[in-house]
Formats: sequence, C-alpha cells, structure tokens
Amino acid sequence: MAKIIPTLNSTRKEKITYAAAALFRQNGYRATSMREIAEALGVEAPSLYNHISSKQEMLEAICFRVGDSFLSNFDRIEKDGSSFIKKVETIIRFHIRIMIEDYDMMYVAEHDWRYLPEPHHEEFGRMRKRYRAKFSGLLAEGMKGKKIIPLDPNVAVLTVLSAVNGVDSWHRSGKKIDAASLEENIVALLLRGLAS
Amino acid sequence: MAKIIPTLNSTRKEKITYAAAALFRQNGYRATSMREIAEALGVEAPSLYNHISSKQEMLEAICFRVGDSFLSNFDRIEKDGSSFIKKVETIIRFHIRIMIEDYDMMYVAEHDWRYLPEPHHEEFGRMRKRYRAKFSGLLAEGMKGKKIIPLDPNVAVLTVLSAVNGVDSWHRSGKKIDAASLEENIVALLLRGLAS
DNA sequence: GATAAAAACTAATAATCGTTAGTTTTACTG
DNA sequence: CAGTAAAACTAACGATTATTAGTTTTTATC
Repeated sequence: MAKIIPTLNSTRKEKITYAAAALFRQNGYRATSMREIAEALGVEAPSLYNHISSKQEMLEAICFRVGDSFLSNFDRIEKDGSSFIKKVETIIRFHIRIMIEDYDMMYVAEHDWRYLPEPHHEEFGRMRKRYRAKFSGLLAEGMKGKKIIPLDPNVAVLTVLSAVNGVDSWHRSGKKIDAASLEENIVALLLRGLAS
Repeated sequence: MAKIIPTLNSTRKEKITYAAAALFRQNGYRATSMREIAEALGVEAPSLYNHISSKQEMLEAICFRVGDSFLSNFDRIEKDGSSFIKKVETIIRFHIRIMIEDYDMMYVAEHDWRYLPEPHHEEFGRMRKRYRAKFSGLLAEGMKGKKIIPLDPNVAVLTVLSAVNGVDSWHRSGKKIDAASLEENIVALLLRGLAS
C-alpha cells in the first residue's frame, strides 16, 4: 500500500539498507526479520525483494561500505604529508566521527560481519587484518623514531581501535556531552594517558 | 546415549552453561541452536531440559555471573587502602584478566545481554550503569586531587572499558604475544598514552 | 539383583523464518 | 487517456526454531 519514496540522494535500495542497518544495530542481524524491516518502511516483507535480492546482500552492502571507507581514508591520511603524531591523531578522529555520524552501519559492520556468507566473510576478515597491519606499521615506524612510547604495535592498535568503540555507549546513554567534547576527551586519553 | 559427566567443581548444569557460553561467543546467542549446544555435549537437544529450564535461563546465568563478579571486585578494590592510581590500575588489570581467563562468558555478557528477557534485561542494564557510575566517581575523585589528567570522567570510563575489549581481537589472532605482556602493554597505553 | 531416581531418548508441537510465485495496484510515458 | 513498467500486494513454501510429552535407558542404593 504505502510506497517507499525515493529521493535524490537515496534510492529505494539505499533506503531499505539504511532501515535494515538501524534494526540490525538495535536488535542484531539474526534477531531482525525481513518482516520487521518491511514494517519500519510501511510495507510488506515480500515487497522488499523488488529492490534487494536477499537479507545477506544487505549485510554485505553495510559491511563493505564501512570497510572501504576506512581503508581509503587511511591511504589518504598516510600520504597527506603531516607529522607522524598528527597522522595518528587524524586516524583516531576519523574513527570517532564515523562512529558518531554513521553509527548504525559502523556498529553493524563491527558486530555482525561474522554472519556474512562465506566467500565474503573471509574477505572482510582479510580487510580488517589489512587495516590493522597498516595501522600497526605506522605505529611501529613512530616507535622507531621515538615519537611514541615503545609498545607492542599490534596490541596498541587493538587497544586504540577498541577504545574508540566507547562512543557506542555514549550513543545509548543520554548524550550529556556534545560530540566535539567527546572526541577531544577520547583523543586526549589515548595520546596522553590517564596518569598526569 | 552418551551422558554428560559431572565433575566435582562442575555440575551437569554448569557444564551445559559453559558449552553454551562457548557457542554463544563463537556464533552469537540467536544464531546458536539448542541442537548445536546438545551436539557439543554429545547429547540430543531435549535432554538438556532435564538440567536447564530454557535457553534464556542460560544467558541469564552467564550475564549475571559476569556482572556480579565485576561489581564485587570493584567494591573489594575500593576498600583495599591502596593509592588512587593503583586502584585504577588494579581495576584495569582485573578487566584484562577476566577477558583472558573467562573470555567466553565475558564476551557473551558484553555482546548478547540485549537478548535477555525483559525483567532481566533492564536489571542488567542498571548493573552496567551502576558499575560505570562507581568507576566514573573514582576517576572524578582522582581528577579533583590532580592525580589524573582532567577529562570528562564518564567519557574516560567508557573509553577505558572499551579499550580492554581489545583483548578480544588478541584472542582470535594467533596470540603471538603472551598474556602478561598483553596486560602490561594495555595498562601502559591507558595510563601513559601513546605520545611520548 | 531388585527398586527408584536421574538422565537420556524419540516424536511431535506451534511459531517464525527467508523467500518464491503469481497477481493487483500505482506511477510514469506517449 | 491508453499502455507499460515499477512496485506493491496475498498466499504459501520448506526449513528451522525452542520446547513439551511420553518413554526408555542408565546409574545409584539397598
């Protein structure tokens, strides 16, 4: 009955994907039914199949959009000519911003990529690994040049990447602090530590 | 046919819960069927119901065991008479150790508590909130006494708690570093920061 | 070795899932 | 306003789910 109205910057397929991402984040991929996605769009479930080919396809679209975004951003920063510590800071800030602005998709890519069907699951796993290796390499370089505390670079990457996921909790708990302060606080903590 | 063998420190019910926790962590609560849990124990699915009353009950047991453990540990540390910064460090180390030693249950409590049935879901949410408030209060106290960098204490807590979840990635990726070094690296990063 | 309790089994339930087939309604194009 | 394509609909499919009922096997006690 009710039609999914396409707009200039959002096709019908994209509208469905966004609605799916929102529900996947709230309830998880496996706990979200096609009927629920359809209901959120004011439509019956089989109608969705005029625009998408499967539930899995939506998850793929979400995960790889996020993954591509991170990889291409990293490459851009790597070549921007800024100082080492500034590069690290820019990468961290990028993570936080994506977490704030594209929360649904970012969250789903992080939590539900394990439900990707098998050629894609392994491919996404490799993407994550490649990203962490790049980041870890950058940190190792900075440690050599004494620009950074000597740590195991792999552990440092895992910890930093997990830390920015703290934005997740911020999203759900009242938001008593604005996005800019949130970003500054996280960056300060990761670069300078707790102890003074 | 095959019986679930109880041992001294692990009743049949606990054995089932552990097996369930392992599978919940690997595949997620909703993606894990009772048949899979039974198969992991060498038994048919309906046999499980001689020991547990539902799938949800297992999730409850897992979540609240973890939650209680964290809260009681925090109270113990709070009263142990050590210095402020040492308390913070001890709490962080406790998180990391639980993450290493009770990985399955910790992971499930963190990721799947949203599937708790409703009186318990809200209760667990309150437990998390209470824990973060305690931790946040401790940090705020340290900031007042200049023992710690001035930050928004709530953001600091969210970031620290998320950071220790980085142990998660360590679990899955080859473990080329031992648990003790892992702990030292994370503690150093959180207390002193990346920049030198 | 008989008896009773514990714990396994088989069979089946109703509910829900993603998806397909076939049809009808809506919206655009001439 | 006729014709066509897009997008909605209803009905139903086979598969899977957690769980129950009822029964048989195993284990422990005397």
